[in-house]
Amino acid sequence: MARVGIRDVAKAADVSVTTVSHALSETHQSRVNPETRRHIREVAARLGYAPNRLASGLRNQRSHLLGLISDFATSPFAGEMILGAQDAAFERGWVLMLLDSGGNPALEERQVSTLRQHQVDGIIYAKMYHQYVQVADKIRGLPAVLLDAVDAMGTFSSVVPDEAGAARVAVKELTDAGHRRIGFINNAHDIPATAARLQGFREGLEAAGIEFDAGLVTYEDPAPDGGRNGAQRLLARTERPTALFCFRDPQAFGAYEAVRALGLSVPEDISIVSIDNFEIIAEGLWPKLTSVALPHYDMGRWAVTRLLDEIEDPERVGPPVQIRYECPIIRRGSVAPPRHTRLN
Amino acid sequence: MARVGIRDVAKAADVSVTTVSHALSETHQSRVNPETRRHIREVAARLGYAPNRLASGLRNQRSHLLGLISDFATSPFAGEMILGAQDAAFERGWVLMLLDSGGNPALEERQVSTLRQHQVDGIIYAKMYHQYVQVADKIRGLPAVLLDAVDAMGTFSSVVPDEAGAARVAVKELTDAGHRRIGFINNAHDIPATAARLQGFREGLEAAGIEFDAGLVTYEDPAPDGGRNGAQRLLARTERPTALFCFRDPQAFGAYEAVRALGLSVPEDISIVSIDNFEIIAEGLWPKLTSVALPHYDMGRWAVTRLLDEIEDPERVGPPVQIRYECPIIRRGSVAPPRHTRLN
DNA sequence: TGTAACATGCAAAACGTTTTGGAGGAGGAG
DNA sequence: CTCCTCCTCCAAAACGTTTTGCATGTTACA
Repeated sequence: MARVGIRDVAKAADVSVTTVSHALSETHQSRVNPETRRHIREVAARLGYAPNRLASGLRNQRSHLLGLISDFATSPFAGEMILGAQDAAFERGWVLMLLDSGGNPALEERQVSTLRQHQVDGIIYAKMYHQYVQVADKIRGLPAVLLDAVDAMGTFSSVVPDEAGAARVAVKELTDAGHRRIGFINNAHDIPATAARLQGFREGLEAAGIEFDAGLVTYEDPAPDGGRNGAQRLLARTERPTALFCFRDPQAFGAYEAVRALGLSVPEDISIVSIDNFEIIAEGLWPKLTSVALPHYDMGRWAVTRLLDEIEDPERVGPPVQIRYECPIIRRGSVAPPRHTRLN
Repeated sequence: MARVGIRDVAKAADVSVTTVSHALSETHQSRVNPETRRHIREVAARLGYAPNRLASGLRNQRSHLLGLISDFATSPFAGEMILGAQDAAFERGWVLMLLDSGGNPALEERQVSTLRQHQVDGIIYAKMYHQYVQVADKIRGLPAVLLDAVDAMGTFSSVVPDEAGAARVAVKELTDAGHRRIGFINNAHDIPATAARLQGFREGLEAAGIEFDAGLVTYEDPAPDGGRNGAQRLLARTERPTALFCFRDPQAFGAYEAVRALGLSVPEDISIVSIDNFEIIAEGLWPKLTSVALPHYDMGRWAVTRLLDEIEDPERVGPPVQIRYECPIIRRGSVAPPRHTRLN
C-alpha cells in the first residue's frame, strides 16, 4: 500500500524522473517526444500516480493551500460562505484550511501563525456579519481578502452585501404594493448594517415620494423578542402602519407573533418584509416570509476568486477593491396591498 | 520580508542547523547543552522562527493535516460539527482541510484524491444526518472516522446521536408532566433515525406504563408543513392527545401553527417536545420550544480525537468502535401538565 | 563533409526540515 | 599516563518534487 511516487513511474516507464515530470507538466511538454509522453502518461494513470503536494509545494513555494479564518463559529450563514469559498477554490486546484477563532484575538494570532507554518498562499478573513475590522498585523505580507467585512485601512480587498440596496429593495416591494405608512424595526446594535439599512429605508421611501417619519423606526434587539417588542410598539400607534420592514428574519419571526397577538393577520392587515432570507424561518412561518437574501455563497466565491487572482497574477489585478454585492429579494407570502387600497 | 528558516536561526545563534533542530525539538533536547539550548530558543523567538510544515511533513511523512469531507453543504448543524472537529484538531496541533461534495460521489472521489495528494494523515467522513454509508473505496488505506454516519462494513469507527435515547428523554419529559395520550409526528423518510426514534418513543411509553397506540403516530415530511399536517391529523382525533412529540424542530414549528389554528394554545392545551434544539426555531417560537439537543459539537470533537488517537498510536487504540452520543434535553416553555390533571 | 540547429533525454541541485552516525574534547577510572 | 565514557556538536542523507544546464543523437543546410 506504499504510495506511488514519481520514481515508480519513471522505473515502470523506463525513463528518468525528469522526463516523467516534463511529460506530466503542462508547460514543459515540449521537452519530451509525443510518443514517450503518451506512454508515460499511460503508465502514470495505470499506477494511479498523483504528485505529492507537500514536495511540490516545497519546491515551488506554492502550497495550493488557502487559509480561511473566521469568527462565526456556528452562525447560520457560515455554511454558505464557506461553501462558496470552497467551491471556487477547488475549481482552481486549491483547498481551504479552516480555522475559527470565535472572535478571540489571541487565538486568532496563533491561528494565523499556524497557517503561515503550513505555507498557505493566501488568507480569507471572514466575519459573521458586515463590519469594519483592523486586520491583525500578523497577516501583513500575505495576500488576503476580507469576507463580509471591510478593512479599515483599505489595504485589502473586501466584499460585503449592499446593505442600503437590500433595504431599498425591501421597501420598494412594500411601496409597490401600495403601502405608504411603513414601520422599520431596526437593529439596536451599532454595526454598519444598521446605518446603511436606515439609509436605504429612507431612500426607498423617497423614491416613492413618501416623507420619512422618525417615529416609525424603532431600534430593537436583533432577535425574535426584539421583533415582538418592536412590532408591538409600532402597531400601538394611533396611525397604525400597514407594513413592517424588519432588520432581520428572526425579528420578523417575533413580529408575526405580535401581529397575531393583536388579532391581526399577515399579510391581510399587516405586510412584512425582512432581510436575511433565512430559509428555516422564512419557509417555516405562515404565511411564508418575503425576505431579501444576503448573497453569502456568492460573496464566498468572489473572495476566493479575487484572492487567487491576486496570488497567481499580482501584476494584473491592480489595487485592492471594495465590493458591495447586490441582494435579491425572495418573494413569498407576506406582502399584500394595504386594506384601504383594496377597498378603493 | 523573506521567511525566516532554520538556517537563519543557526547563523544568528552561531551553531549548526542540526543543533537548532535538536534544541527546538522536545524529544532530542538532551543532545544539546542546556545553556546553548536556552540561547537558541531565545534567538529563534526573537527572529520569530516557526518551522515550515511542508518541509517537516515531507521529511516525517506526517502532514498534520486532516481532511474533512462532508455532504451537508449548508445544513444548519454543519457549523457545530465542524467547529467541534476544528477545535479538537487545533488543540493537538492539527488543522482541517474542508471539502464538501454535496453528496456527489464522483466529486467526492476527486476530493479524496486531492486530500491524498496533500498527504492528509486521516479523514473525517461527515454526513448531514445519521445514516448508513458505504465508504468510498478511495479512502481505504487511510485512517478515517465517520461523523454522523455508521460504516456498513464496520471497518471504521463512527459516532452518531443516540436516537432512541433522545426519543426516550423527550417522552419522559411529557410523561413526567402527567401526559398519557401522546401523539408522535414521525419522519416520512426511511432513515435510521425514523425507526430508532419510534423505538425510543415506545420504550418511553412503556417506562411510564402507557400502552402504545399506532393510531397516535403519523409519518410526515420533516418540514414545517409536515408538522402542520401531522398536528392537524392527530388533534382531529376524538380522543385528542394532550401532547405532541415531533421528530424534528421544523415540524414543531408547523405544529405550533396547527395548534393555534384550532384556537388552542401551547402549552396549556397541548404540550410539545421535539428533537434538534435548533436555536433559531426553539428560541423564536412562543412559548419557546423544549427540545432534545443533538450533540453535534461533541460528536465533531469525538471524531477528531478518535482519529488522532488512531493516527498517533495505532497499536493502542484497538479495533473500530461505534459510538452513540447521549442527547440532553433543553427545557423551555412548551411543556405543562395536561388540563385534566390540573383540574384534579 | 563539416557544422549549425534542433530534438530528446538525463543528472544534479534545490526547496526546508529531521535524524543518524560520527568527531572531537573533557573528565574519570585504573 | 592511558584508556574509556560521556557530553556536545556537526555533516550528510533523506523526504518527493521541479527545473536548469548539459550531453547525445539526429537532421538540415552550406
